[in-house]
Amino acid sequence: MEAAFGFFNEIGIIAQLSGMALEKAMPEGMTMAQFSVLNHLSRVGDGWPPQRIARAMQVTKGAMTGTLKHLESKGLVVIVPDESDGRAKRVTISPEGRAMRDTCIGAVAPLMQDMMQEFPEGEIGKTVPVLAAVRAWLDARRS
Amino acid sequence: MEAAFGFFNEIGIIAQLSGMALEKAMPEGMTMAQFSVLNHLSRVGDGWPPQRIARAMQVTKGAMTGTLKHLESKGLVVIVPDESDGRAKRVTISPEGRAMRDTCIGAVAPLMQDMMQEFPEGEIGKTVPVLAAVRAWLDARRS
DNA sequence: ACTAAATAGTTTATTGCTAAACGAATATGG
DNA sequence: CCATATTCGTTTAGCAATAAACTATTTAGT
Repeated sequence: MEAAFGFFNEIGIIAQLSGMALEKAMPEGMTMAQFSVLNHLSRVGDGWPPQRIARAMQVTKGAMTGTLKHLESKGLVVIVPDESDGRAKRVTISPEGRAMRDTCIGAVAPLMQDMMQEFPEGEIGKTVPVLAAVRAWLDARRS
Repeated sequence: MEAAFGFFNEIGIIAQLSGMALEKAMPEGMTMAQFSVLNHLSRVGDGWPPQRIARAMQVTKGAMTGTLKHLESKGLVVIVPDESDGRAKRVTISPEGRAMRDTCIGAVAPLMQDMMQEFPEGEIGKTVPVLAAVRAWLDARRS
């Protein structure tokens, strides 16, 4: 039980520090929340409703409303009403959004490489499956 | 580099989910930020100035001002001016604060035990040193 | 077909975080 | 000694997150 305390403590601090380090590397005004949405739309494909993006990112729809507003005001995504469902909308990544996503990935790469140099591939890689399992457990427990 | 991406992604989500799960278990209104301060004062000893607590928690002094305000308004800490330094203050945990800290630990224990049952001691325990090393590296890099 | 329940998106209130600017008090250096 | 620099705490502005309340629309169940 002592291990679990230490585990969550380290996790919390790393999340905070890494988020700040990554945001500092990205273009002015870009945040992790915004980058995550752009990255998701770019990789998985777009035309998704906000609610579905929110579920994929594990945040509430209210939080997604705010993040999408920022992205839309910068012209990085386009949001249109869903023709077949009057309640829903559809989010599309714009060419500028795609370019911004690529810029962010390039900006963040040096940090990732520094870390990989400091911690041999195995060290970090071995923790990822455990982290994924804990994440899945917490997520399942949430309901 | 792919591993680093997955690593930070899992870390961010676990921090979010675990923070919420723990806060939900604790008494109404208590947050991780507030509990962390109570726990720190209780374990390390009190009479600390806000700035020193902020550094220990890895947050800015501005953030600590807010958290201490909440704790003070609930009577969980007492804040007095430092006699020997007109700029500084001193934070003391109250008996109610100590009781609240104990209550929180008790409230959170079942979650920790559930997790320890799900993931045999080794699984979690082995990741902690790696996480601590990453945290230390990020912290050093921050300056 | 029509009521009732579920779903989508927005808004508000509360908390937390950073960064930056500010005022007050203490250290430092000439 | 006194000007300058540093430190401490607060405040403000900006972003993010939850939870809960609200509107509008769609779906289900009689």
